[in-house]
Amino acid sequence: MTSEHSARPTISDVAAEAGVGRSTAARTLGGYGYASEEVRERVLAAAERIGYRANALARSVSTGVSHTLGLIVADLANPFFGGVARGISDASRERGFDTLVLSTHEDLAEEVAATNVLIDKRVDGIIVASAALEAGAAGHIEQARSSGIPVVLVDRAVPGLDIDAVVIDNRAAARDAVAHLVAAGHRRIGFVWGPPLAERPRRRRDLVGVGTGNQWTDGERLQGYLDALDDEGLAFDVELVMVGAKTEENAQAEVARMLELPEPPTALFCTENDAMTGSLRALRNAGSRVGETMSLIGFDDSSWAAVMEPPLSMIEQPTLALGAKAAEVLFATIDAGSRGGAPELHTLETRFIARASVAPPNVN
Amino acid sequence: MTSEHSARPTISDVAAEAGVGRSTAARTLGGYGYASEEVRERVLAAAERIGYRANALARSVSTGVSHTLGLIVADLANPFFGGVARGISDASRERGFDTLVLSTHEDLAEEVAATNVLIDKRVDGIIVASAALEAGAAGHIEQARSSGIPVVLVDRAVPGLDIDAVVIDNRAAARDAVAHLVAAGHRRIGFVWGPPLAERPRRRRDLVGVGTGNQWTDGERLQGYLDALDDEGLAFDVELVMVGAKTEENAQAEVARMLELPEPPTALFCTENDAMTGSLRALRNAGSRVGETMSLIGFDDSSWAAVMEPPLSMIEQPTLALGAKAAEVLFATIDAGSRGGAPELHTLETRFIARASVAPPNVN
DNA sequence: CTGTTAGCGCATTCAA
DNA sequence: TTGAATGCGCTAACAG
Repeated sequence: MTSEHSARPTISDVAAEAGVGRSTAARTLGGYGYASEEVRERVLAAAERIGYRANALARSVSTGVSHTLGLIVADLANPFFGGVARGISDASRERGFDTLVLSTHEDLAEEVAATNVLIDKRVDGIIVASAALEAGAAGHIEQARSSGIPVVLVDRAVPGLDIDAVVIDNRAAARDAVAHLVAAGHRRIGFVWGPPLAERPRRRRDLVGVGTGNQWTDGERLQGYLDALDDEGLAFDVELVMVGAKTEENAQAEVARMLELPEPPTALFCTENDAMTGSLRALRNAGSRVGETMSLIGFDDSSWAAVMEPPLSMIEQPTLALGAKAAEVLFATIDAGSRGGAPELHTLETRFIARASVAPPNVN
Repeated sequence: MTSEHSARPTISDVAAEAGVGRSTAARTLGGYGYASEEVRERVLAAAERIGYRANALARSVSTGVSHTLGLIVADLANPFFGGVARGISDASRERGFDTLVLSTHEDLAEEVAATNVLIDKRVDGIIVASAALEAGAAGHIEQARSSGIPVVLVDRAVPGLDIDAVVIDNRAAARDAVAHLVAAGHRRIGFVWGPPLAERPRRRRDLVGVGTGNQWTDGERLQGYLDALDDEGLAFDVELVMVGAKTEENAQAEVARMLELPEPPTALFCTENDAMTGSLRALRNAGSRVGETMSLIGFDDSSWAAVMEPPLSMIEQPTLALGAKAAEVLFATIDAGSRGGAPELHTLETRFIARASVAPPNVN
């Protein structure tokens, strides 16, 4: 463990090179404490000369601050999380913070492990889109906080967990979207994708609680769908709700099934992009024409949605803004010294983008 | 700076709690050196009891290993980089490494800053999709290496820089795609998007060198386009190459322009998704029908491309694999002790997905 | 097997 | 203003 030839120069090296004491060098290099102008210049020159770069790790051990944030999401390859990550990254970089990003593949055990990694690496704050459905499953989050690490939830608030969260109102967004369909004259509206239902519910009552009481985005969107039916006095039909695996294939299969119903839906509300593409495949196979025999609304606008024929009506989520806001809230907590009043739920606005995929039901 | 009440327990605390010396506790907790079974259990129990978690930062200062990788990309919100990041993240997590991700917005100055941050935080390796066009502009990368940090390039190899790189063969992929169009009978093929050309080239010679000698993806794709024309003995027409800003709007404008030509293109090769959506907008406005009056091939397959009407032929990039491979190469270098033979260029396969957007030119 | 003693690189107090 | 001395939490030779 002797210093190797390619060893990076330390403060001691700079001090020697400049002919001053370690602490003096440390002070000017660290930007704290006093130092005469002359000495300062000498030290800076020496540092430059030997290519000195402060060891941020050693500094962190000493100060207790790492200038690093932790981000835990299900999947970085998902454009939604990519946007959130970018928003966080941009906002934190302005404050000289960097971000350690961990993917959990929607697995709670991996999320717990990720949290421990971040605690071990002494990040100054954590932003997490948790897979925990209830406070009881969020012990790792409580643990991080009790370790003194501020935490902010993003995208998904965990019910019962008193922590700041930055989300969108999935329920309201879904309700509005479905209301749009109803306003266009639709009475039978299919719900594609949603909280994983192992088997087909027998009646509406079976759905109560699925999305209630938690902010799990799927559940919220289902509740919004139900809200809209209630608002408009429409009957709920279990046959119009997708069940089973959340895959594009199953979405396609479920929509195909709905199209075979005695009274098929005249419109579909898709809660994710894969639900939308699966639906489109089923519609194409069945010869159903979007915007004519079938109206469509999807979630998460994409540049592709606008160039579809016809263009698809979509709900746009402010991904960058979600990340930026989460970072802002986190920094506020950090600045406040690990405590800043009662936890708040910050709700960002979604935007409904009306395009030609919604039309009056085709009665032929 | 006295230890606060919520101070996290250290090895000393565990040692005290277990009634053993610090080093003994350290050895069992750190998983190195000897310790009797009895003592080991006592220490582990004590650690568990007081909620001890090792300070990874302190450990890193001591060992010189941070178990952290650095990733530098232009934009995490770009699904391509999101996929690469996910691939790296998954591969490195298996080895107990985490990833610090920095976005540079395609700005070289930001990239230099990002590199310095990673050097300062003592990452064990860096993977970068550099914005540097030549070795001369990659001093920061050389600096990282001379600091003893292994570096692997991903997506873009920097010409003249002797460093391992993991890329796809953009030139060959583009050539193949254009060859497909030629095989279908097309003679006038538009090139949408590409290396930023300030003004319209007057003749083909003006394009020589634009993509040659560097692996800048745009340039490579343009060269592949030219290769295909040569292979097939087709004439090059400057009017069929897009110029100006790389935005969806400009792509739309440029395609609109091409459609007004005396001899408009019968097919378009789009090098990015925004180029494709811009093209589609222009085609729709002009009443041109994809797969009939206009054939199309794009880059970066998406689930959307398959559900377009007609489905679009696309070149698929193995984003996850690019990341995984880059991590693999990086770890090999790390394991080899910062040196492992001559730098290699690892080229991953792209896949051409033939769909209905390519058809024989419509002669009407 | 165990504890003592040094470091790692930087921050910070305090006397000079 | 400066430098010596100590500490942060951990690793790691080294004796016992």
